Amino acid sequence: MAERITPRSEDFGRWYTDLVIQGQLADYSPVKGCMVIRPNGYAIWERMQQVLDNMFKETGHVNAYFPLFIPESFMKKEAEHVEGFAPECAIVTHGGGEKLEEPLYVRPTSETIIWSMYKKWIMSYRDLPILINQWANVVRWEMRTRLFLRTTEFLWQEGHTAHSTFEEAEEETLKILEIYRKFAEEYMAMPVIVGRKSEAEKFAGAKHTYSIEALMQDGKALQAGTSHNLGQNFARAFDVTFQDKDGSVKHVYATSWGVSTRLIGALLLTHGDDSGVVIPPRLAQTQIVVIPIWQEATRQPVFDFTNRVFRQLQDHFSVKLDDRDQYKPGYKFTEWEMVGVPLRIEIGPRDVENNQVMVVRRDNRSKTPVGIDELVTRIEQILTVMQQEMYQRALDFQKANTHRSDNYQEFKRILEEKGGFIEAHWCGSAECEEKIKDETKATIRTIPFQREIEAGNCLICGKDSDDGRVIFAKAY
RNA sequence: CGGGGCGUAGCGCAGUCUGGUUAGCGCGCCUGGUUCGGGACCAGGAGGUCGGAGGUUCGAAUCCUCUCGCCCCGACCA
Repeated sequence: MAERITPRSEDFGRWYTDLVIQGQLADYSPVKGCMVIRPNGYAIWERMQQVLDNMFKETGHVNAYFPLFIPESFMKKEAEHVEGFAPECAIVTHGGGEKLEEPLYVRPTSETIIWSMYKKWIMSYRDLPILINQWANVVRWEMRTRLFLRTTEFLWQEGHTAHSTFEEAEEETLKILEIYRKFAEEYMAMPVIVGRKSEAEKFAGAKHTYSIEALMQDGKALQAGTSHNLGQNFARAFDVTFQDKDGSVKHVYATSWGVSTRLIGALLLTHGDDSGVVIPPRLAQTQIVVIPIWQEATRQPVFDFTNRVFRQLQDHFSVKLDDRDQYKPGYKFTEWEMVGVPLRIEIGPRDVENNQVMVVRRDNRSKTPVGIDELVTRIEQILTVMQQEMYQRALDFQKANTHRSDNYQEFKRILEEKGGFIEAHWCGSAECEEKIKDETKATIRTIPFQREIEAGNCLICGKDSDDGRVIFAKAY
């Protein structure tokens, strides 16, 4: 550690890479496009898993595991699907020293293998719904990769559910979307726009794709989670039918949904600063680091006091004690700031005298002396306020960087000069969407659920757009 | 795949143009001591066949040819 982080103002891309490398969240691997997730980064993922997994289970989902390898023929069953993924798949052609009869795809996602199994498991409406999630790795052979944001192999969860009606599938899709929103906003302290994807942006093979979209500090949008209503497309491809109450045989309705280690990237790009990573309290695996400060003469009293405080904290928070002898306090401050631990507690001789500790917030560096009598309640308070303020700050940023435009020239200028979200009218045609993408690189990030009904004219063709505005942005 | 940058100690780099002692510097690491409220200091020490292969030469990190890999920026994508 101990290297300098490039300031955001100097080079945003470098800053991001520095953050990940210096904060020891991840490291480059010997395999191009892949990364090693180091303990600091994996701790964030573990917390994400923990929180989301609980939310999934609370809503009736169960975990399972499906194989990494998918027969080539499976991939080809769903036409749109294979079209969407074929170019970015890794394919195993040899095994056991021999050429395989049928090549095996390394899963880019598991719809096909899962639906081949669901075919075996589903006979009657009584077998439905199936609400399965899996935590797994997937591989997509991307042209260009970036730590956490886009790597060849990444970790994610993919939920795959089966239902007897379209409405139920739609309900499931939206239920999950709400879980994602809640997780992003309440745990990651990252405000998101919830909405539906345009036809061009939706998942290959889906009826509807919904997503949560977040705005990063550099004004680019990032898709943080997606939930798809797949309709009967996969059931038809894999011939998955069930007999309904009335005796009729129908194809099953499906959903799939996922978030990935990309969320870690989103977290960094939302809250990180020039000193390093900032992790919101509710997501931090280590919430507090205690740093004793002593001189030779004060060593014993400081350590006694520190140990007492530390034990008390341990019962209520996840806390680490940094009593390493070989580093000075300032060095430790810098190091822990790089890693993003939400609170630092400094304990020096003066604090011992006053029977207090110094609590320092990572996000704004504010220092609060806290008497040890009220230690736990005050720290709980500080953590709660910090969580709220981090969210509010991010929300203020999002609002300040959301612009409206009814004029294409102006739209381009905003994109060029400021970036951010742009709310604009769109007629709904793929042509106009495509034109904007080609000319500006901005895409329709989402058609928000929450939008004013407002008549307007398409930015490109001028045709009526009566439902309201959609959100454009350049995206990660 | 196009454009740019780069491979020399664990990390960051200098040396390469103009070939010539034992390949340097900073950080980190090890040992000992003094330190400790925002990246401590002193002393001593370990560590590199210069990405790889071939060639030119009395002599190559340095020149030539080939090759491998990485990072950044663009086209594709979560």
